[in-house]
Amino acid sequence: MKRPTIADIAARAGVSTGAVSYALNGQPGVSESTRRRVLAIAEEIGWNPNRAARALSGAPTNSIGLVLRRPARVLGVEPFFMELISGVEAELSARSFALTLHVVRDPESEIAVYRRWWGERRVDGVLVCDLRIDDPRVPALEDLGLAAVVVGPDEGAGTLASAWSDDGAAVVEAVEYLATLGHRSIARVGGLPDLQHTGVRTAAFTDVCRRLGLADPVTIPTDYTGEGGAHATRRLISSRKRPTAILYDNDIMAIAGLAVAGEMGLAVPRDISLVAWDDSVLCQLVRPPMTAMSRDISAYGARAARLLLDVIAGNPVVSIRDEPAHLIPRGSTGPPRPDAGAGRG
Amino acid sequence: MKRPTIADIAARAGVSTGAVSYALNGQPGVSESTRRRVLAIAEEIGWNPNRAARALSGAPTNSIGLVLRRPARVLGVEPFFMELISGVEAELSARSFALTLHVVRDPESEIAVYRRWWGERRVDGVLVCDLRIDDPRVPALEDLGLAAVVVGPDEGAGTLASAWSDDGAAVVEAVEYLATLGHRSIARVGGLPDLQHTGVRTAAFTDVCRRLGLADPVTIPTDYTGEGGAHATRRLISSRKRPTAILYDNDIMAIAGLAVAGEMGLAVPRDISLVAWDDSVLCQLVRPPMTAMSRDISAYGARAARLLLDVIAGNPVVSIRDEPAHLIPRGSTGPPRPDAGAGRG
DNA sequence: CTGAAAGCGCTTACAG
DNA sequence: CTGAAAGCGCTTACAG
Repeated sequence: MKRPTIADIAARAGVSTGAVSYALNGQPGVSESTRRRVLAIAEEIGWNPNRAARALSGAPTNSIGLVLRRPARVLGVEPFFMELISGVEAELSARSFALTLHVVRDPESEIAVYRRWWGERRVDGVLVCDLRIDDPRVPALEDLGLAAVVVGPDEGAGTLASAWSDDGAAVVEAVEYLATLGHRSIARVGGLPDLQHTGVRTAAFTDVCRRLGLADPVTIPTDYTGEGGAHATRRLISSRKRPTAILYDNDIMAIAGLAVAGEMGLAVPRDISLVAWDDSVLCQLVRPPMTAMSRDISAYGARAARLLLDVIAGNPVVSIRDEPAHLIPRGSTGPPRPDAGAGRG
Repeated sequence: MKRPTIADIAARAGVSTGAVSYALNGQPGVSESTRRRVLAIAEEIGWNPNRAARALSGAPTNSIGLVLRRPARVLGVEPFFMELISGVEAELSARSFALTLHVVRDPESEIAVYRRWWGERRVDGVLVCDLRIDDPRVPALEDLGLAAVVVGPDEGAGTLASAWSDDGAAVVEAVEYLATLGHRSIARVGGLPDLQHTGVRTAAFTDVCRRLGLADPVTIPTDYTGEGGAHATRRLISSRKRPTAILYDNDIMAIAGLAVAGEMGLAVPRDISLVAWDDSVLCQLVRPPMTAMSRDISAYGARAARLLLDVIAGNPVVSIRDEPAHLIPRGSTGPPRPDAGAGRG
C-alpha cells in the first residue's frame, strides 16, 4: 500500500497543502466547510501524519523513552517493571504517545542512549528509574535539556521532576506494626545499596528502630534476586542474634526467605515473621500468604508519565509525592514466641 | 544544547553537505582523507543523525514495534513478556534498533495501532504475540505490507514469518514422564483457549493421552491468572475422577495450584503431582520446588528479533523452529499413591 | 572525487 | 479565508 499524504488530500479537496495542514491541526486559517471536507477525505483515504515529516518541522515525536539497567533475569522475574510499564502505557496510549524501551548493561551506556535519543530527536522526554547516589545521569540530562522525570524519591534528582511515594513512612509503618506484635529484634534484607530509594528506606529503618528502642537495626544489602534474598535470610537465621522478624525490600526475596526458613526448620510466623515489599499476586500464592507492603505500582507509572507529559509541554516542574505503600497483614507475621531468637536463649 | 547537523560538519570541513553524507554513510564519492576528516569532526561535535530527516528520505526508522494485549495485572505477574522483551532487546541494542511498546485492550485497537504505526512510518516492522485462531491481525498486516514476525507457532501465521518451539513435543515429554511414574489420570490447566499455541498444546495433550491409553484427557481453560489456576485446580481436585497429576500452562497457575492442593489437604507430590510450564525462579522458591517445562524465553525473543530484522532487510521469509521446552524434574512430581485418585477409590 | 540541487511530507510565517 | 513558498536535516541522482 502507498501511504497517502496531505498532497493527496489537497488534490482531492482542491485546496493547497497548507490549507490541509491548518484544517487537520485545528488551526485557524480555513473555513469550517473546507475543514470538514478535508477531515472527511483524510478519514476516507486513511491518512496518518508522517511522524518524520512532522518531527522535521519541529513537532514533538510523541514518544517517551525508558532505559532499564537491571540484568535480564531480574527484569523477567520482578513484577515491578512490567507493572510500572503497564501504568505508563495506560497514560500514554490515551494521548497516542509511544513508549520506547531500551535495556542496557552499564550506566555509561545509559547516558549514551540518552545522548543518542536526544541527538536523533527520537523521544520527547525520558523516565529515569533506579536513581543512584550521585547519579551521573542527572547532570547529563540537565546538560542536554532533555525533558525527564525521575521515578523515585526526589533526593538526588537535582532540577529534574520526580514522582514517588514516601518509602520512609512505609518502613516506619512496617516496623511499628512488628514492634506492636512484640518483636524487639527486626532485621531487613535490603535492595541494591547504591540506589537512592534503598538509602531512604535504610535511613528510615535505622531511625525507627532506634526510636522504638529495638535491637541494633541490621540491614543486609542484596541484588534483589531470589538467591540474594535466600542467602541473606540464611545468614540472619544462623546468626547469634537471630531476629524474630525480617523485612524484605521486594517480594521475590521474601518468598525465597520463606522457603529458607522452612528448610532451616523454622515455622512462619511462629518462629519468625516475614514481611514482603511490593504485593504482587505471588504473595497470596505461597503458604502462609505473605504480609506485604502494598502499593499501586501501575498508578505510580501513570502518575510519572503524566508528569513527564507536563514537563514536555513546558509546564513548571513540580515533584509529586504519591501515597506511601501500606501494610497488608497476612499469615506470615504474628507475635514472636516468648523464647524466640537465639539472642535471648 | 543545540543539535549539530551535517551542515555544521560541512562548514567545518569545508565540503558540501552531500560529501559529508557520503562520508558518514560509508558511501563511495569522497576521498579517504575527506572521510576521515568528516568522521573526526562528527565525533568531536557529538553529531547524531536526525532520525526524522533520515526517515523522510526513505531510510528505515531503525525501530520495531510490539503490541501487547493482556490485562495489565497479568502482564505484571507473568515473567514471560519481560523475559521475551529482554531477549528482543539484547538483539536490538546490538544493532542500535529501538523497541516501541504498546499495551492495548482489544484486538481492534491492536490493528489500529499497526495501521497508525505504518502510516506514521514509526516502525520498520512488528513482533506479533499471542496469535489467535483466525487472527484478524494476520491479513491486516499482510495487506499493509508491514514487516512482521509471529512469536508463536506458524499455524495460522499465513505468509508471515514465525519463530517458536514445538510445544506439542514438549507436552508429549511431560505426559510421558508422568505416565512413566505411573500416572494414569492426568489433567491439564490450559491457557487462554483461543490462542494458537494453546490449541497446539491441547491437541498434543489429547493425542498423547489417547496413545498411552490414559484416562480421558481433560483440559480446563483459564485466563492464565493465579485465580484462574486456583479455581481450575479446585474443580479438578473435587471432581469425582480426581487426577493424580496436573499439567499447567504457566508457572503462576501451577504455584496457585500448589497452594490450593495444600488447602484441600493434599500432599504434593504424594497425593497429587504438579508440573509447571515455564520455569521462572518462582518454581524454585516454593516448597516443594516445582517440576517445570523449562525453556529459554529470552532466547526465543532474540531469535524472533533477528528474524524480524532479516525480514525488514528484505531477506526471504523463513520460519524458525526453536528447541522445545524440556522437563526439569523437581519435588512437585512423584509416583502416585496406589490408592490415589477419587476415580479409583 | 566533489558540488549544487531536488526531494522526502509536513508546518508556518508571509502575502494576498 | 486562502495560496505560494521557505524550511526542517537528511539522501541521492545528476552534472561537472
